[in-house]
Amino acid sequence: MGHSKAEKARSRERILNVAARQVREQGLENFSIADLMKSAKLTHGGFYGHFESKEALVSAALDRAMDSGEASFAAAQPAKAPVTVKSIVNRYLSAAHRDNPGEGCAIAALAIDIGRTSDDGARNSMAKRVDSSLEMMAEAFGNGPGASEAAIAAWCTMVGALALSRVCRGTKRSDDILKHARLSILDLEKQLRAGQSQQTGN
Amino acid sequence: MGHSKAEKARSRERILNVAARQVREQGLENFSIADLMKSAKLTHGGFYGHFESKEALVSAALDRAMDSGEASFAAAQPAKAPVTVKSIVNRYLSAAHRDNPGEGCAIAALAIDIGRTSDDGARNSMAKRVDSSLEMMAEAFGNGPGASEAAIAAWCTMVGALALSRVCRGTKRSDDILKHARLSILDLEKQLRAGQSQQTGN
DNA sequence: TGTACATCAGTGAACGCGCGTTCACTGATGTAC
DNA sequence: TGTACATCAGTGAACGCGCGTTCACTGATGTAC
Repeated sequence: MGHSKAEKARSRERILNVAARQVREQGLENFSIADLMKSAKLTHGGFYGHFESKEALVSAALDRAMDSGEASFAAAQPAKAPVTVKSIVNRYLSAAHRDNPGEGCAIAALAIDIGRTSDDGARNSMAKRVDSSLEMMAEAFGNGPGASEAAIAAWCTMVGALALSRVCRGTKRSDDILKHARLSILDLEKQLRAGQSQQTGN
Repeated sequence: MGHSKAEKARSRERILNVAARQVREQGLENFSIADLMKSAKLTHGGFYGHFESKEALVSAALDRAMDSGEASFAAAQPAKAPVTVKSIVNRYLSAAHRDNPGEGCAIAALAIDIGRTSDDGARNSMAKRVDSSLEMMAEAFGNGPGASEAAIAAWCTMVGALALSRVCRGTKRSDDILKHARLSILDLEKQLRAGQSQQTGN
């Protein structure tokens, strides 16, 4: 087997990526080092050459999961198309996202876990992502008056819809939840833009 | 110490109630039998006189948590006042609810955990509660055309808002999330009723 | 170019702790007479 | 009413397993000469 520094870095990446998937699929701590390392094609003893402790890994995996979720969300956006509210809700509130939490949004996958943790670092870390997600959403809403408030409502709806549709997975209700959450957010946008053009006299 | 049957039943209730609080505060399995029993003023060995296994307890505790959450939600509603959308969002999206998950809605506290469990029983159990919650919400929306769709959107917003406000707890953003989720749902109701009266010509 | 050596990523046995579970025992309650 | 006995909720020591963590060792890489 190879033992160069570059290969060590690649091993670390494998471990992190597997862990980022695990935490989204199973929750923050519900996996064992042995299983994790096996999934990364290594044995459990090697773990401590890469991370100081399971706790340290979980922390790093959470960040990686949030990066990864944003990346795969961005990747699903067609190259040149503008980022609209519609394009966001269609990707976020899709059956594919519901059915693949391991590659999806880490906030949707872990918000409740993070909400109850006493680990301030982890919570602040996700809180920052919530902030930046809200900014992105407000931008999609046009950044005009009421856009940031609409962004908050829309983002709450999206996170709740994904959580509830996963609870109901396999039922018609699950699809209904995604559908009506989508429609509701599009409606919200329509109301917002109608209110704005009324205000400015357009 | 007393050893009558009535006292055994009371012990069981204490264990269940403590567990129902624990699961909402710490997650479905993140507590030990020893701690649980200590909180219920008993020693760990006695546990198996009441429940067959930790798994069986967790299942019962989930049901109890859902009952308890609904009960304390109902208790916060003034006796004779009508259950309106406004009264619902004010209670559900309150700082008190955000800050006391142990006594609050079990769906808001555990939706993501349940969404990823492979325990079909638990998932179906919560899915049923989602259904009945949606019915209650649709009723508050007047049960007219569009009410059940609005109920879905509102319920997603509420669950997401509580989750995100807990992630941001301690920050201004946390209060903002609750506030704008409330306003958004009230707006949704306004739009719904406006649409309905337009349709019926009132 | 070939040989000897140092480095170090990864291995896998072993350790120790926490925790779910079991079980022999205790002592209070309530019943029989 | 008082005494002897059966019942059984609860106790706490002990067991065993899983899992996080440690560590002596392996063997491949890359460097020195």
